[in-house]
Amino acid sequence: MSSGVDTDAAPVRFDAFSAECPSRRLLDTIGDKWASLTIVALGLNGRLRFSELAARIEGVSQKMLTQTLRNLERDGLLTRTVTPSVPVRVDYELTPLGASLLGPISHLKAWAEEHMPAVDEARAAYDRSRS
Amino acid sequence: MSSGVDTDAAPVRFDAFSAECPSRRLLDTIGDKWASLTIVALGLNGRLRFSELAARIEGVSQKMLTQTLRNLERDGLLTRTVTPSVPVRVDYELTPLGASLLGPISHLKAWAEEHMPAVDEARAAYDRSRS
DNA sequence: CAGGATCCTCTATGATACTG
DNA sequence: CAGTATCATAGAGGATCCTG
Repeated sequence: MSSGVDTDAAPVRFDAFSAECPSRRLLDTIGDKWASLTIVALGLNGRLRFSELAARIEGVSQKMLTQTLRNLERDGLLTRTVTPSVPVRVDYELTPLGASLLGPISHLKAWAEEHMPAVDEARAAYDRSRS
Repeated sequence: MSSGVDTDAAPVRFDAFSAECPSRRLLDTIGDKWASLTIVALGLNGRLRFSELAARIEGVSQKMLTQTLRNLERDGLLTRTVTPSVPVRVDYELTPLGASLLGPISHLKAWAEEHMPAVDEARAAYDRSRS
């Protein structure tokens, strides 16, 4: 907020603590409950219709799916293609930019699969300790 | 939940779409507004007191910081050390498990620094297009 | 200093109903 | 089918006051 110097110069005084920081904003995006799932779904399938996405991402409401898709489209992470057939048909597909996110996401996935059991143990131990 | 087969065998029917999926739960953790900042702060400084964390993570309320720290402690990502001096002193430090998260996070950071400008452009273009 | 307890206010999100 | 619009609500999160 104070300055626009966000380049990445400061080594210790990390400015990720500002909401302007790109890292922060990325977390705001993929940290979203449905966004990452949508990206992964499209990453696995290549191209899906609205209803197909709704079916795969179980639990998502139509409103949230629409909103999530709009946001991702706005961010240039996916494209929305409307086919004006009788019942309208809309397809969603990752852009190269969106697909490039699959890398970092897979790192998270790898960490999760490797370490979440430890987290679960820690959590159980913690809860146990305070009865 | 059904099985532990999450390895990455299933190509289409990914079970990350269940809230039980470790990937989902990890995102719930680090996607949290303050958790990732806290982890990064401790990653950079090694060990910080409550007040030091509060100072670095600008904008965080005392309530949220406390809550975030408790959650991370419960998950085994950091340790809380109380020194019963006159005014109590409490230090927080990443556990090896918590420190191992710095890797995946740095990948996100790298992606963000490299691609967020493109996202900003896309966003601007999108907003421009719909006046 | 650290943090517990409260109160209060938005915001995110779900449910529902309607439409091109 | 793929949304948009509206209503309602739980809960996140901030502000404030209090204490070991």
